Amino acid sequence: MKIATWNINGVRARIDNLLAWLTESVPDIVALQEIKTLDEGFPRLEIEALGYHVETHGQKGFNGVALLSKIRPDEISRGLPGNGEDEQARFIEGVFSVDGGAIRVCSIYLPNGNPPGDPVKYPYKLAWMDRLLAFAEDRLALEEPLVLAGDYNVIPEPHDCFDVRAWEGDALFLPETRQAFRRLENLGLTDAVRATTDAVPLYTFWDYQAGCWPKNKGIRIDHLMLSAEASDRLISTAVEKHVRNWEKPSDHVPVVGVFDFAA
DNA sequence: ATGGTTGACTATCAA
Repeated sequence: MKIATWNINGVRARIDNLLAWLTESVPDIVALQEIKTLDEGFPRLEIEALGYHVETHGQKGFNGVALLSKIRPDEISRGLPGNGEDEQARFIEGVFSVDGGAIRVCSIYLPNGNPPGDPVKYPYKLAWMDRLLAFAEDRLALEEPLVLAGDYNVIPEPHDCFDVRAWEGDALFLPETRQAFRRLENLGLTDAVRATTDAVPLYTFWDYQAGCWPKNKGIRIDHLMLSAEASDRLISTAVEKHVRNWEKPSDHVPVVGVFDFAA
């Protein structure tokens, strides 16, 4: 079973790329971020035509997440628990039947948090990470396969960015950000890509500006975080870097985990 | 060489 995360940066602008990638890679479950559309604007018919179920949690203009799956989800819930006032669509959770059990997959679009001096944005990011920590703690207690898949907007380690000096004051790399990410790992979540490779550099995002892609000035911020029950079944991972060379690409590329679950 | 794009939406904002 192949489970992927991809920040699509506007699903309507990217539908041709998305259909091409689904056809090529044939993932079983895909967590999308930044769909940048309301649910009713999501191009679901084209995706359903490839045999996927589509569950969205959209928002006008910004944010928005979705789960695409070859198998029908048994349960779906929208929104990260912990703050009923939060209007931003950044989280959707699905439960799927596999091997006679359940696997839980969440699509996460963690707040960017820049600029860190802003009175609202960085505190919102840290508060969101606290809520994610509480959520993860709750779900880990179920002792089930769990995949928290998404754009974390966190550079975990110095070697996960091109130049530490360029990122040291950024909300994606500040010590508090990395500490919060480490707290998540310390609950018992495994970074799937790092569990399967030591390769550096290994990036998942390259800014559109200043020729970052041709110069390979990227960062690794898209992650598959696994419970022990999921990590035990992990076979391999892949960062589908070639997709960044396609016409009209997203600034992120898909990150894929292959598991020995049967659908 | 001091670097500047993209998507959603229509004047900027977010990334």
